[in-house]
Amino acid sequence: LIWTMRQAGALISRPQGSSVGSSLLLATQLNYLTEQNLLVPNCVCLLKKTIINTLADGRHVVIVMDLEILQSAEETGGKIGNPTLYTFSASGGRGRGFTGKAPMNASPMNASPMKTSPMKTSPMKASPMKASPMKTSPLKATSTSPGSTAKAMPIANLNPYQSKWTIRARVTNKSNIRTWSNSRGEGKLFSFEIVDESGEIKITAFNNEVDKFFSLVEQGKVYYISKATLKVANKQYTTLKHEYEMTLHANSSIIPCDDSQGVPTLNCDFVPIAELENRDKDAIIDLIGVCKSAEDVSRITTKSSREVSKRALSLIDTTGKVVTVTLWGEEAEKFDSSGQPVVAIKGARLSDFGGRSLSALFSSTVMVNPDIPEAFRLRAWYDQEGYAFDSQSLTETRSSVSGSRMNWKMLSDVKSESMGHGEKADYFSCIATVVYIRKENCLYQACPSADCNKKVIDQQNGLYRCEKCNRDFPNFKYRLLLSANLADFGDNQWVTCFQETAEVLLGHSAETLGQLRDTDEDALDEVFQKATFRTHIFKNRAKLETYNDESRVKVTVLEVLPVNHREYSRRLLSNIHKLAS
DNA sequence: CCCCCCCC
Repeated sequence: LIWTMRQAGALISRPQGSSVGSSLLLATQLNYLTEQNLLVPNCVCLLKKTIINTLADGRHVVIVMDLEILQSAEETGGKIGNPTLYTFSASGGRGRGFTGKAPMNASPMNASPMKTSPMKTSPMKASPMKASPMKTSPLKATSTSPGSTAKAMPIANLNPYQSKWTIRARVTNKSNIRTWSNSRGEGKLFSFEIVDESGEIKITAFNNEVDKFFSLVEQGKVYYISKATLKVANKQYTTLKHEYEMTLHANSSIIPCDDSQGVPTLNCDFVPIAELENRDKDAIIDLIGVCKSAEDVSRITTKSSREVSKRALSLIDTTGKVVTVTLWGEEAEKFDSSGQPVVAIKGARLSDFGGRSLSALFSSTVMVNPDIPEAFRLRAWYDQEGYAFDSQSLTETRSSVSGSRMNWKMLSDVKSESMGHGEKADYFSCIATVVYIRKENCLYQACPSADCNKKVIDQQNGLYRCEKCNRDFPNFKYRLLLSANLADFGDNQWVTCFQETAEVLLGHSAETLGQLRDTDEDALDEVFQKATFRTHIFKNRAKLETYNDESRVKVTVLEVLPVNHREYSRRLLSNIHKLAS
């Protein structure tokens, strides 16, 4: 689609005759695009890889994955006529169809050869996506009517009992050249997998055929292949479902095919991440997710004392679950996680490490930002709401277990969910404002020995007695024990802050505050004043405690953190999304 | 005719 920018940063006008619903479309990534100086009012853009999502209220959101400025604002001179709909063929498989700059002459609105009249879905005249005529079709000779092509044999139908066939298929996974040496001899080989609409099959080339075909066969390209040997596939070594596999021989033919129309890029059967919990260990899985984060690449030594690079990625999908996927070797080294790309991996092996995790195999295909609808959908989902998900990982590592997974609550939840009433304490985080801090008894004189924080008894003779240590000390240390009242919009809660959290809350060390209390009561008051009506993130523990036959939930603050407003806003937006859906 | 698929 070509859209005319009327008002960058806010709206894209809807072209007449567009089959898309309402009259105005919001482009959610518009702010991003304007930041990048990609869009200015009155420019004409070709929006590529767009996804149109329908909102609950009937409006539509256009997610723009890529775009090309056809006419700058200077070029149009701000004289934009009625927006016009251009159509492109949506075919082309992995097509990079929109690469060429669309020809635009003096007037962008009526001079393009790609233009079709609005309301008509007439065939395009000179679409850049138009299939190029086949140059070297080995099938043509067998075709009955001139200009048409005979049907290629579907991969799924290949078997060792038929030898006259030609397939048209895309290379999905090409190995490096490997050598071997064993009792039966030595040699070199490479293998690749191919796919068509019907299925997939593995092809191996040895020795002479390596020299002949290795550089010709390129990942992602489409070829006519004929005259190869079929043999029963050893299921132990292949993740493909085909009963047979192919070996190239001296007469085998591989001819590049310019027309990739209708040849799928990859036969992926993506498993939702949440679903991995129900799959068996060692299952071969196709997975797609947004790379939320990635480890740095590292070198490890295998049991067979081989050195190999590895890198673990955290992928999330719309199920809101995260799983760790490990890449190896070159794949690990060259992986770039910047921009949180969509990563699709075909044929990864499910492991039970850390619960559930995945490992790439030699036979796996890793695709970064693949040109497939699932990837666009995920991108849209992640950019709109997924990024803010309080996601949960299926892969439990030490860092994720001990790590601070936030259990966000509102203060009213403490009561309504009877937090702290269970066997174990309940841990939760909240964003709350300090509305009151009790100054009385906020400090006490504690035993000065390193690990004892017991309150000491002032002997009134210059000595302080610690009952726990059973010793008299000439000194003591001040410690804080604060009672504070926190509030959010719905409720409030008394909490206890010990030393470390109290120091963060008050902004001074216990020692300083102790000195102040003894010398400058007004200054201490001011510290309390300043700490009041401050908003923080509080990480807390709730536990039922019984004192004097009276049970009540005691909330202890474990950590006080500054509010990250960006993150907080995202979470609120995500909550709104959840409530609205 | 290969067949390595790893580490925590």
